[in-house]
Amino acid sequence: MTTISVPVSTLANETISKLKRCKSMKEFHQIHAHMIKTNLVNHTLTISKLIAFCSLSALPNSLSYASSVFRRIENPNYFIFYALTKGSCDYGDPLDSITYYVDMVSCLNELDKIAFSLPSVLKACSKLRAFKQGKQFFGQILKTQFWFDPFVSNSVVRMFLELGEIEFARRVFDKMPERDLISWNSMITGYLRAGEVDLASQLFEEMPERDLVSFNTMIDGYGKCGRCELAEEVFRMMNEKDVVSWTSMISAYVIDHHSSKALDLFREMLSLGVKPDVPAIVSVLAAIADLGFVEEGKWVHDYISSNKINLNSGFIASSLIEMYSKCGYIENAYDVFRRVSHGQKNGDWNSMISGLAIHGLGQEALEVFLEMERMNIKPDEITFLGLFSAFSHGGLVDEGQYYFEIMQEKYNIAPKLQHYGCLIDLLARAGNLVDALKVIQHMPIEADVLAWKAILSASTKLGNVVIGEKAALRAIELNPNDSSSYVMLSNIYAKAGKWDDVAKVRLMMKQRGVRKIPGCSSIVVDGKVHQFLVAKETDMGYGSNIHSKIEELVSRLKLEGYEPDLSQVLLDVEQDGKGSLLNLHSEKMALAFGLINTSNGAPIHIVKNLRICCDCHAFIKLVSSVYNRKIVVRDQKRFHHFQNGSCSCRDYW
DNA sequence: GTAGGGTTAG
Repeated sequence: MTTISVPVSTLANETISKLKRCKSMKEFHQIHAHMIKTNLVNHTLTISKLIAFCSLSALPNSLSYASSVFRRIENPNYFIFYALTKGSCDYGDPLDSITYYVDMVSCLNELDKIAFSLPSVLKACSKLRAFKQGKQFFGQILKTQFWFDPFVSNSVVRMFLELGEIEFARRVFDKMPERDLISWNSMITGYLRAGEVDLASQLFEEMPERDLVSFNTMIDGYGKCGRCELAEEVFRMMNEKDVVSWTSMISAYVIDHHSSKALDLFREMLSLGVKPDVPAIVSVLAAIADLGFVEEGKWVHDYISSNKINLNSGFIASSLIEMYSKCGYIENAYDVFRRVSHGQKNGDWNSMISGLAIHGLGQEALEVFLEMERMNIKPDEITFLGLFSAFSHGGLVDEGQYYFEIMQEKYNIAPKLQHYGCLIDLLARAGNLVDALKVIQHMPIEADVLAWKAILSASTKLGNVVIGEKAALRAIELNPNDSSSYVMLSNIYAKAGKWDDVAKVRLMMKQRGVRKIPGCSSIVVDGKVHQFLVAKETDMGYGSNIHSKIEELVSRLKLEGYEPDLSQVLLDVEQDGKGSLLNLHSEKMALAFGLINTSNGAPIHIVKNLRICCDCHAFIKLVSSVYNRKIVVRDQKRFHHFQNGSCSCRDYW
């Protein structure tokens, strides 16, 4: 086959513009067939465009199709090589990318044209984690004029950064003939991703000029390193901000557990007329989900619809599903899910499964997973984390063990620490502490704090002092600053009446300066958020009517058989004192406030930062029947839907 | 052809 040179005909132009609009492989095939029929396959420009658009289309099988067309060409030009090099790097096998490049170098000698492919080749090296190969390319580049091309030298720096070779990258950076904004910004990003906050700040100070990207990089990087206060500092000093600056700051707040600040900032952004785009919406939805403010969530959902933002764009659907689930509105989550579930994004499925999990709907989560299998959507490691969490909260032990096997055998996903954590949690929560401990002994990775805390938490519930003590000491050893391990240990001792040991734990906490995280519950009434801190009812300005309401509830419930569960009190105080401390649990205060300030029969939604305690759980169950209210409580881990005297968790949590 | 923001997780 020879390539003939014909003037660009109308036919060629038409074909090229059709190629530009191509959205499926079927269309590519049709165009190609038409090109064969009209002999356009021998028209250099058109055939190059076919290969280029096909290589860079990201459609399934498009790359192999492009390469089969490529193999029938006698003298491919640099443009075809470029497209295949970039396409293989971005959407295919990065190794192919390097092969195409080497192939090109051996048959072409237009150096300036070859340079265009180098950024992709270097990126391919970082994707392949090929440090040695990368260094070889770097060595070759140094000997040529490529080194003076900023696109190439910047890509070299980026490659070493992505390979985790930060110091090497810095040496290259220092050696570069010329550093532009992109070089500085890349180097700073590299430092921040490696957690090198000081080195990043130093470069940020040193750089000769800064642009918006420089500032935004600092905000995002500081935020991700957990340095929210530094991010705030940079954000406030900017004269000009774009939507990325706002989004980075909002995310920094979310990471730092300051979701209400994140929401406030989003409102401020809107009031200044900055239009939120998809990432901005996704980040604020995470904040709203965390706060459990469904009204704001619905507002954002309306915003998405009225601004014609497609549910399929980015992580929009998955964030909405998560938001509705975490706000307790699982039906709304389902509605969003049903509208996108025909799509192939496993993130949407994962969010739905995890959403069902926190509602204790294990069977339903399994059904979603099975549907996913029927639709041939590949589950990933997060799918299984959600699924195991669903089994764990739903008490589906056999299913959990079965799918733990399936995950490895059928899906080839090697269990990670988190998966083992789930399995341990599943067994322990179901009362099988022995098998849970066996998993810890036999797993190939060292168990972490969370694994031991799962054992500890289950032991607390079961009242197993021996295993609980062992787990607590291990958990404390692994993270001495986590107050919850001490608190659970103390609760085990208290339940067993071992008040001396309770005192020892308290002393240990005091000596190490570990403070118990105060319980905090919030409730939204008439669009206003009301927060209650444990034992601080008067400080919040709610006065004594909350307290008298709780007393009224207690005496009413005692008639129904309510007995305060005094083992839930950390302090060893007089019996009467203990009773009143129980009454000051934040969820009881929020509940009392809700009963006073909402109309008869209206549902009550409460969000708590820690896990709900046994006493409050029993208490709220009774309130739901005596006062005929639907009460929804989201604790640190899951939802409890109380109605007619029982809870959706079936007392299993 | 090179630099900045978003999710699902025991």
